Amino acid sequence: MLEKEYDPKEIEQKWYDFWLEKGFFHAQEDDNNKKCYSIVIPPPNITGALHMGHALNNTLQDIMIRYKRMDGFNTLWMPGTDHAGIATQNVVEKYLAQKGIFRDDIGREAFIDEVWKWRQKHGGLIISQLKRLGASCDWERLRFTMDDGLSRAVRKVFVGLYNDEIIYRSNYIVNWCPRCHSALSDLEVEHEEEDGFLWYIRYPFEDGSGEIVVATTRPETMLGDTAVAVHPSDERYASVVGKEVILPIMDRKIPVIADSMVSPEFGTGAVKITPAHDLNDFELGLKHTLDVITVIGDSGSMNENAGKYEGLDRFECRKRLEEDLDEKGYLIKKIPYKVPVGKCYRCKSVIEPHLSKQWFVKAKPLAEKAIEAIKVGNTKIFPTQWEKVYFEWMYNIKDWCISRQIWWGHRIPAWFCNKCGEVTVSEEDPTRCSSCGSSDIYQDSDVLDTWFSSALWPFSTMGWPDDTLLLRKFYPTDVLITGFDILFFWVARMMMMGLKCMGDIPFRDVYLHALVRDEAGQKMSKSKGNIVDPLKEMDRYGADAFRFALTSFAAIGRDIKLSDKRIQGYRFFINKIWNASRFVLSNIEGLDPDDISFDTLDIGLADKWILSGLNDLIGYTRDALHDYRFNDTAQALYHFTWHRFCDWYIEVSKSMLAGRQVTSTKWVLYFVLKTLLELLHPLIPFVTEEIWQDLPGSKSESITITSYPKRNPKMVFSEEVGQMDTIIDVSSNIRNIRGETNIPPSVWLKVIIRALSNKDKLLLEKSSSYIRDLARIDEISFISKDAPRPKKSALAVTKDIEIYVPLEEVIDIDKEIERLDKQINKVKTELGAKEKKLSNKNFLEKAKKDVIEKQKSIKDELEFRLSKLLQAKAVLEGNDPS
RNA sequence: GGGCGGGUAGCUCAGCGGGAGAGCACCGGCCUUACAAGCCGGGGGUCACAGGUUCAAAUCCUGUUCCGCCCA
Repeated sequence: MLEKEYDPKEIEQKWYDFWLEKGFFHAQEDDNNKKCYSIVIPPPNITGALHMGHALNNTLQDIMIRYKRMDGFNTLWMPGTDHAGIATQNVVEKYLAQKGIFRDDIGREAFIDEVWKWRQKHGGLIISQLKRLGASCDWERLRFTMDDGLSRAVRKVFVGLYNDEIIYRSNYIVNWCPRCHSALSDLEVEHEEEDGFLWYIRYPFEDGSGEIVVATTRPETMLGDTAVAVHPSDERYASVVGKEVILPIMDRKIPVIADSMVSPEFGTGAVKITPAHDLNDFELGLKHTLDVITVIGDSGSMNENAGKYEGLDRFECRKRLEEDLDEKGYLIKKIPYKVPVGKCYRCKSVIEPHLSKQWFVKAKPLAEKAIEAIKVGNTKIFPTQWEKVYFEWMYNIKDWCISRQIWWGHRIPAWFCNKCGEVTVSEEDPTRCSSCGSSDIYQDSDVLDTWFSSALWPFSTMGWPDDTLLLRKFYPTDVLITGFDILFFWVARMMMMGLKCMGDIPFRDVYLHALVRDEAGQKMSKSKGNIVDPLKEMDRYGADAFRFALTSFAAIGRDIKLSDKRIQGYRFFINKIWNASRFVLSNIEGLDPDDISFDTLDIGLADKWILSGLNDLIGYTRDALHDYRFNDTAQALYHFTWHRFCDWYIEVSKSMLAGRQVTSTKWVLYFVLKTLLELLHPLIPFVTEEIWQDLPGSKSESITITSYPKRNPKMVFSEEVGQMDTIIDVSSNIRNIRGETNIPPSVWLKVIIRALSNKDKLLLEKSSSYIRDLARIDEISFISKDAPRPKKSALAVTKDIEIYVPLEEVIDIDKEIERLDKQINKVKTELGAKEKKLSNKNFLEKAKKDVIEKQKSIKDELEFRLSKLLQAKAVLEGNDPS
C-alpha cells in the first residue's frame, strides 16, 4: 500500500540506484535480436552546472530513449562531456589565481596538469545532476572529448583533411579576442549595433592641391592606413584617383585608389584603407598590392608601428588621436552614428580584426554533401523550417578558422622545421622534418577549436577510427536532440564531418527545441538574476513534476517561458496520479490479473468507454512521440488521466465495485492504471516505477524494461463510447442545474427525463445507475412524448433529451427564468448563424454534402432546445399556452 | 539591408478552411472516506489591423503594424 503523502525525494534516489544497479541503461552491442536505437548526448561543458537548457534537452532525449527501450529496441544513449577549451581555461585560470598560481609562471605542461586535476575534482558535477534528472544514459560508456580515443580521432581527421588539402594554413584577417588572446571563428562573434561616432578627417594631397575627406568609425586604425579609396564611377573624385595624400600624424604618403567595393553613399564616399585591421580592406589591399601595416597588437594595445601611441590601449589611443587630430586641424567633425560591433561570445570583449597565420577548414566541399543529405531527406530536421536556415548558412559558408591560441585542447598535429621552414603534419609525433629530415622541429603551439572535436562526436564516441561493433550497430544515430542555437556550431559541422569521415550521415533526424526563457520571455542569465535553477525546482517539486512541466511546454517552434508557478501546477498532476493509484490499489485487493482473460470478462458500458479511450490514447501517444510532438504527448496523457480516468471512470467505478461486476471493474481499474503508468513512464519515470512495482500480477523486474503499451483491436468500442458520452452529457446538465441553483451536493435530487429517440430512451433507462452516481440523483423517472411537463422544475435540454429537475419549494422562479434566459440567448445566437448559413443558396450548392448534413442536424437540435427552453420559461412566467 | 517566428480569454499557450479551446488566475458552491496539492459549477475573446480568395476564414493570400530571434 502506498504512503498517504507522495514524497519524491526518497523515491527518486531509490529507483535511480536500482536502475543503475540492474544495468538497464546499458546497450548490448552483441545483441543481434533487437533493432537498435541510438542517441548521442550534446556533451555539456565540464565547467558547467545543469541549467534549464540542459534540463529540457536531456528530458526530451530521455523520453525518446525510454520509450524506445520499452518498445523493444536495443537502445544506446551515449553520454559525455566537452572539454570547452576557452571556457575551461578561463575557469581554471581563475581558480588557480585564488591560490596565487598563474599560468605563465608554471608553463604549459604544468597548467594542463592542473586542468586535468580540476576536471577530476569538479568536472563530474553536471553528470551527477543529469542523474538527478533521471537521464537513462549508458554511463558505463561515458566519454570526454579529450580522452585518448577521441583525441586519436581528432588527429586522424586533421591529418586526413590536411592531406586532402581541406585543412590549410594561411595569413588572413581573423576575429581576434584581445582578452582571450585567441582567434575565434566567425560564429563565435556576436554582432550588435552600438551608439558610436563617425569621424570626418582631412587627408591633404601631397602636391598641396587641397585635401580629401574620409569618414571612419575607427579612427585609431588610420595609423596603419596604406591607401584612400573611392568608387571608380564617383564623379566627385574622378580627378584625384592616382594622386597621393599625406597620412595625418604619421606623415606617410599613401595613394588614392579606385575600387567598386567602396560605397559612394557612406560618409563622404572616400574611405581610408587599413589592410591589417579590416577584412574588406585586407582583400582590397591584396587586389591593389598595398602595404600591410599592423598597428594593434595581440592584447589590444598599439604596437611599435603606431608611433607615439605605442603601448596605449586601442580605445585610449582613439581618444588621444582625436584630440591630436582636432588640435592640428585635421578633424572636421564627429557625428553620432550606429556602428556594428563584434563581441567575443564568451567574454564580450570587442573583437579586433587581426591579421595572423591560422589554420582553416575549407568548408565548401564539405558543405556540398551536407546540403545534399538534407535535400534528399536522408536526414530530416524538425521543425522543418530550420532546414531553410540550414541551407542558407551552408550555401554561404565561409572557411572555418580552427586554430586557437590557448593551451587547453587538442594540440594541432603540425611541426615546423627550423632548418627548412616546412611543416610536417602527422598522426604520430614525428622526430624529423618530413621535407629535409632535420630533427630541429617544434610543434605548433596552437590547439584546435573545441567544436572541431565536437563535430566528430557521433562516431568518435563509438570508437572511430577503429572499426568497432558499436559503430556498426549504432551509427548513424537515430536522432539528435539539441537547441536551435547550435545548429551551425555543431549540427551543421557534425553533418559535414560525419559524411566526410564515415561516408554517412551522423543522424537520421534532428529535433531542434526552443530556448528556455524566464516568465517575461527574457533569456536567463546570471547577470539578470532571472535564473530558474533546475536543481532547486527538482528539490521543491520532484524531478517528475519538473520533467513533465518541461515536456508540456516543449511545443514545436516556440520559446519556452518558464516560471516556478507553472512547474508547481504539474506537481499537482503527479499528486493526482499518486492518489488515483492509491484508490485503485486499495480497491483491487484479491485481484489476480494472471488469472483473468479479457475475453471472458463481463464488461459494461463505462468499462468499454474507458478502455476504448485508452486504446486511442496509446495510438495517439505513439504517433506524437514519433513526430517529436512532446507537448501533445504530455497534454494527451494529462487530460486522459485526470479528466477521463479520474473524473469519470473512477467515479462510476465506486458503485460498480459494490455491485455485480466487481471483478471486471477491478480488472479495468488495474489495467487502465497499469497502462497509463507505462505510457507516462518515459516522461515521469520515478513515480510511475514506484506505483507500478505495487501492482499485482506477474511482470518484469521494472517498468523501465516492460513493454510499451500497444493498441489492441479488441478494445475498440465506438458505439459504447458514444453512448457513455450521452450519459456524461446528461449528468453534466444535471450538475449544471445543481450548480447554477446553488444546491449543495448533500441534497439528493430527483430527475425526470424525456428522450424523443427510442435509442436514447433505452440507453438512459438501462444505464440510469451511472447518472445516479454521477449527478447524485436518488430517483430517475422517464416520461413519454405526450406526457405533460413536470411543474416547478428546472430544465436542461441536450440533443433531443429533456431533463427536468423538480425543485419543489426550493425553486426561485426569478432565478430560474434568469438561468433559462441565459441559455436561450446562447442558443439563439448559434441558431441565427446556422439559419443564415443554411439559407445561403451558394452554401447549399457548393459545400460538401456531409458538411451540409451536419449543419442541418445542428440546426434541428438547436431549434429543439430553443423551443423547449422557451416553453419552460413561459410556464414559469405563468402564461403557459398549453 | 536580408531572412525566420510570433501577435487567440487577465497570464502562458494549443488550434491553422466548416458549431472559438486548455492550463493557471478569477467568481459561486462543496471537508461527496483516492486526492482541499481536491471536487462540482460559472463568467470571460469584433482570434493585432486593413484588404482579398472562398458558399464558408482565427485558419489560405497580400499589405500594414508591433514584438522576438538569426544572418550580413
